[in-house]
Amino acid sequence: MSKSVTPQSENYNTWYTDVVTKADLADYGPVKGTMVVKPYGFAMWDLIKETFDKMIKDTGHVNAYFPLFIPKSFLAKEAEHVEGFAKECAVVTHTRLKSDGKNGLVVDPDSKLEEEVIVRPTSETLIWSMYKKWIQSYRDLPLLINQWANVVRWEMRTRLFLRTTEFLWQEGHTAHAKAEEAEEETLLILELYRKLAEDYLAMPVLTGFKSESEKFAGADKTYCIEALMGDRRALQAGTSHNLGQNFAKAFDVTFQTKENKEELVYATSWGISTRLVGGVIMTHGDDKGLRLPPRIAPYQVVVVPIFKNGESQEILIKYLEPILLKLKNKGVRVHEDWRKGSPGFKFNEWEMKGVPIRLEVGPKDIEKLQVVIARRDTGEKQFVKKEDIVNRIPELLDSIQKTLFEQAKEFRKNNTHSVSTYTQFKDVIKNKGGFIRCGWDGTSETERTIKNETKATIRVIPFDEKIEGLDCIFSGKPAKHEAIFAKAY
RNA sequence: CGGGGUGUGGCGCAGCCCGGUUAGCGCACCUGCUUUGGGAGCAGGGGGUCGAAGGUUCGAAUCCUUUCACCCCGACCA
Repeated sequence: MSKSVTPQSENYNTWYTDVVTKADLADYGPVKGTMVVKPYGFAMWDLIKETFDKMIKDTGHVNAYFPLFIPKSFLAKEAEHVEGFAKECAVVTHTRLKSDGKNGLVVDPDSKLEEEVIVRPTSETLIWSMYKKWIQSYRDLPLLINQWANVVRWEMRTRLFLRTTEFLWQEGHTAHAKAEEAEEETLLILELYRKLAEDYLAMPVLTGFKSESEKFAGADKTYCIEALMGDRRALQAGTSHNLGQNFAKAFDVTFQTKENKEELVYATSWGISTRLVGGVIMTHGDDKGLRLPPRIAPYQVVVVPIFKNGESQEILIKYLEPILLKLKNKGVRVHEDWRKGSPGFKFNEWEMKGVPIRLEVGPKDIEKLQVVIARRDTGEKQFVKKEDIVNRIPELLDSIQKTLFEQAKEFRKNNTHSVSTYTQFKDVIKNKGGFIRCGWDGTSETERTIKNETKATIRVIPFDEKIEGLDCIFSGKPAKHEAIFAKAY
């Protein structure tokens, strides 16, 4: 591992890539735009996954698995949906290869598929084709299914975690008897997303809904959580869609009511992806590397022992053993770094990997019956008496979790601007970045023009919008909404 | 798909213009000894045939032709 990362101030994008690769989170796959999630990065995803999986199970959802391949014809059944995804679908046209007679392989033309198959970019169509078979009566509703899966969207420009050709996510697909129930579900999930982001990833998010042009292809309404990254660009961190009856119509999914009437089902779908890992990196990272919120840190505490020879190592092991055992029994994720090598090197490496707490223990500490504890969030070091460690660590972890969240909130506050003229708007976008809160007349023409002229898009229309007396930043007409604009990932 | 760029041990690069010993350097890696409280030192060692194909030449990483791949910038996107 080389010594350091490019400073954020020098080149934020390079900083990001440096951190991802040097902290051992991920590597590039051989096919353009693909990503190998390495064990350390996957451990983060695993913790996010476990957390959210518990949340949805506690609210009555169950997991299932649907196939990777979807008949091409399915995609076309919902008009808006096909529009949104057709351009980025990987298509399977043949089923085998054959030798080219030299030493290569060619697609065997005899194996051409009757109906071509697409690799799922999202599973609505496949799932609704199945729901048609599974739903007959109101007794079958609601149907609350989630799947953890990979999906493929053939993007032109990719970045590790933020946008890769294949990515991991969860997609929930629910079916309801009533429109209100679907809306309730959509909002319930959005709240879980907010909780996950803020309470676990320490990533403050705005909640609200998308404009027409930004919403999911095939949805009536898209709700989202939107975060602000360290370079003052916005990141869509999770979306929850009320699909209305669009997919029920497309796949003819009806049910019989209590009154024995036939009605179309109401649907929702919602997803978060490995993109969240990128969000954590860009919310908390600094020039020393990652800073991980304890709740999703693969290692919450790393122990760096300082010793000279085999004998002093033995003494250290004996000194540490009871302490670490108690910590582990308390559920703290502890990693001991007994590798050969200088302590300085290890300090830097674990800082790069963002471990919240580092425990340094050497001969001097044994003598004084203490350890040195260093916090990754503030860099502060303190001496802690041996007998206090077991209680002190969990407190510190809580404190770090909180500090990271507070710092991120403060950053967002300092980078959220209210503007009242389009001139100011352009100035902020060009020179400052961040979120802009302002009036919008609700037309897609205004939205499009602003996007073309400034690259800023409406990230979210926040639930707490206040429109009294507000005029549209662009047209000057009375505002229909207060919108949050920003340049986005 | 349009514009720009790069391909030389695992990574980062030099060499190319002006062909000529055995293709070189830093980092990483391996072995040994000494080290270890903020990125250790010394010694020894392994690994590349220069993106690919063809051509020019006595001789090609270097010149020519073709081709492939990747990166950056733009249009699209979670």
